[in-house]
Amino acid sequence: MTTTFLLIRKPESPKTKTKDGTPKRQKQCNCKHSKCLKLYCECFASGTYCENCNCVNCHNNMEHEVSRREAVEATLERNPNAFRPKIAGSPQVNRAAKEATGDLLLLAKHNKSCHCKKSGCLKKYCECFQANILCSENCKCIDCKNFEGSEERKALHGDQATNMAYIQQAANAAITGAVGLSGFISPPLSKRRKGPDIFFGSSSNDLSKIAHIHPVNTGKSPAPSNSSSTSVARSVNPPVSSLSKFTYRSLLADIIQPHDLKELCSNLVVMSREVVQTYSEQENSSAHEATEHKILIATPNQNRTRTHNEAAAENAIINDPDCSCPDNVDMPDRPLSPGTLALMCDEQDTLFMSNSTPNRLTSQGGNSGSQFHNVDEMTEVHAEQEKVVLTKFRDTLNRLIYFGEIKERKCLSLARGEAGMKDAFSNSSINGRYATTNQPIPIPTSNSKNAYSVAATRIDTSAASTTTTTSAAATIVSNSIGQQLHIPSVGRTGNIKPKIEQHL
DNA sequence: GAGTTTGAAACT
DNA sequence: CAGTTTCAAACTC
Repeated sequence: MTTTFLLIRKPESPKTKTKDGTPKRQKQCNCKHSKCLKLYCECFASGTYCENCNCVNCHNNMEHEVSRREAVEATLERNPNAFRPKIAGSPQVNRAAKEATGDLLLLAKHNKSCHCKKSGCLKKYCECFQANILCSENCKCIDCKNFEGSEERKALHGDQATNMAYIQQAANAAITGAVGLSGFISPPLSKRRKGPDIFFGSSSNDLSKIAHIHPVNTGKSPAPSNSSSTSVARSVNPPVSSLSKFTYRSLLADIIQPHDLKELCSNLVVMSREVVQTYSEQENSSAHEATEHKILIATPNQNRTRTHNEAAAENAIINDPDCSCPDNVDMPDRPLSPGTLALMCDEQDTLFMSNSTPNRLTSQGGNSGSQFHNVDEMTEVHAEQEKVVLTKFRDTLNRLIYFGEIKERKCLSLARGEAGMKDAFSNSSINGRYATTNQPIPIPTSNSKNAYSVAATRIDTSAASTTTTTSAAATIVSNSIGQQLHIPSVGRTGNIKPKIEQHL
């Protein structure tokens, strides 16, 4: 079973802080009858062991790993997505802080939906409300008041909170890394709000569009002026009108196109093959010399061109907590169970193994047969392949993060009405921005983390900066990925090269 | 802190 | 898939 087991940090509640404000680890569950082995249990649902909880007869711990594992499998059997975050793109951390400031996150996507009947979706019984998001057309709630324009919701949060929500969302979108290919798909056109496109990708600079980000009245409830009819008990969610809710789009949604991903994958495969090719040629050369000397011993490890610095760099990557876990902001504080970790790794294993097994190395490398004579050589090639692919993939991700941040800035500047920044980012195209603005734009270079500190923090760039310098294979492929993704490559001088093609 | 309400999860 | 039961969190007093 290769089920991916995505884990989320348990939603924090005010209980996560003690009275004196000292951060407390996490909320403890109080389960009594479920043995903490059902989704009723927040700990179990979040994929973490119970720790310092107040539960009774708890089996969600290492001592009961077997039964726990069975429970996980049973749960996944019922619902393969049971352990996936219910709220995509919604940072469930620091809720208390967000509540304090009222900056709700309204645009994140609820992977499921709520079915509230009595709470009006304005109490924490409602999963949407608890996650700081608006109810969606997927919800089956009755008498929902958790929609944009709701007087009741405004009474709770105030209008200012609504505006702040978008600012926060703009900032959050890049940080959460919600690359919009899977989770944040725009609703079908038939359900979409009519009118000019908003926020991303619009050519308009009119700041008034900020006010349209959340169209008033989503159809879930009549406008306040029609409040007389709201007293009539509504059935399940009325059909969403054309003025449906704004649906979150990733800041990167327009940067990454599906074919870009295909091309990226293709290029990674090509790179991988070229590594094999390079080593094969080296091997042939060595073998030829060996033949001349009538030595039929396979080339030893000394033939490896890998330098000490390369190894150190690799270790740095491996050991770098930020690098090894770029999404650690969403990882539970608690130790993950072996089963959980295993499930998390299944997908990765599958991906890597499918493309990097020795058999594939030889069969796909264009040099079938026995160009590698011993296990050490295979290991070297394997490692080199992995290094090249991961390095380039990391570079690509860094660029994506960087451009997400640029977009984020644009959104923030629009939200704040900063005329200067608005002019700087008047063109929705990233390329256009570079071409038209005189504003200093932080340029990411391999040695300047501060230019895009978030990206550098999440994916270490310095560690790998030495990895491509001595690797022939890496050199071969060093030019391909950024162009394939249509992301301006960044030169050593810090200048951003013109983009070949744009998709905005 | 006890009791009630609520809605998700589990079950039928 | 709909209805019912179980469960634990949220809420009220």
